Amino acid sequence: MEKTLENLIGALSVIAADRIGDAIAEAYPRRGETPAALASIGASPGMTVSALQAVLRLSQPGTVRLVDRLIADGLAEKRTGDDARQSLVHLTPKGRRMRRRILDARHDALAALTAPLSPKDRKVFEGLLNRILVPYPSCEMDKYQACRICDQAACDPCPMPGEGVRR
Amino acid sequence: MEKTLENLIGALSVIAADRIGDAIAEAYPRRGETPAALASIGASPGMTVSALQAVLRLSQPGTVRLVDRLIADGLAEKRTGDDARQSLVHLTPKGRRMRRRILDARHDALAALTAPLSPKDRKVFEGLLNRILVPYPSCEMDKYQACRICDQAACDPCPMPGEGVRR
DNA sequence: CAATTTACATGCATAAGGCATGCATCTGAG
DNA sequence: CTCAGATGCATGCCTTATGCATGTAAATTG
Repeated sequence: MEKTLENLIGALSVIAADRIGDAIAEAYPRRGETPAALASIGASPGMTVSALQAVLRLSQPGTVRLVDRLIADGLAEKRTGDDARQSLVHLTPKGRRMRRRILDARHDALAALTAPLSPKDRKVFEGLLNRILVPYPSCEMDKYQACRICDQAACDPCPMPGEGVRR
Repeated sequence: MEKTLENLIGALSVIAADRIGDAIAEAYPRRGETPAALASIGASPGMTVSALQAVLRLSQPGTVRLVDRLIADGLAEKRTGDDARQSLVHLTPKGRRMRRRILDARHDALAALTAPLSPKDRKVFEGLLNRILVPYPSCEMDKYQACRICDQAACDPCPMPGEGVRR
């Protein structure tokens, strides 16, 4: 089997990561999984720290510190629910605005890459990506991890529909 | 314009980055741009620290420290050339072996993603990626940055052929 | 050959994250 | 109902990978 396709996908991923990272950095200076956390919390308000941990693929203490940073930035808050052990993480209004800026920046960066494609190209491309993404998840969490920084409202239909993130 | 395609590409990039990162971590424990540095130095033996800096998108001191790490790991060495200011970075035999392991791990991770595609799908997909990648570079350095962790020998033909990294 | 530029190195600081551990709360067997 | 284990989160401490400011040596240029 030729390796060309794999290399091309790898190169595109590098470009996408660079461009998305640059674009997000103009809206929000934190790196790593922090922007993805904003996107995921906004998509699943009230998710627990441990749910966030699984989505972001971080350690549990790393996730606690990440939420601390969001709170310090005025973007999130923790509430308590029925189970007094849990911290339910919600975005503040400022956090929701920042999430929107991050998702828009990400979208703009990706749209710049797809600009050369015709409408027909786009349809074909979507079909190929669905062929990869639909069989990809080997568990529910794979879906949330893959979509942790997606603008879920804009993905129609989602090839990896979840059942709602566990609390 | 629909946003679906952009979201799908973004999700694929997240998946690719996660899987490639996991696969590389099994071969080499360092994170960040260090694996890409091994790939790039191996592709352009004798490149200078400043050339490496531009390819990896790091600060100049960050690049010096990265090369220090490679040397400490026994994977690279610095030589001097005509210009006594420059450090020409080469891989050691151990470094070449590690580079091969990293590139193979990356390829295997990506091949797992493309497994659902038929040979015809692959050809169509390559064509679409070429439509994105060929017009992408706005300068020579864009090409080297995009391909900084490519297995260049396996990409045939390369949509972003470079003129050889500047020394 | 002096001034400037280029290339690299070094001191210091920080952000992000991991491991080990601690504490509070919940749950289930009896 | 009670207590042992499980669960969820927090904290102390450490490491890695970076960046900024600055220093030094070599090359280039007027």
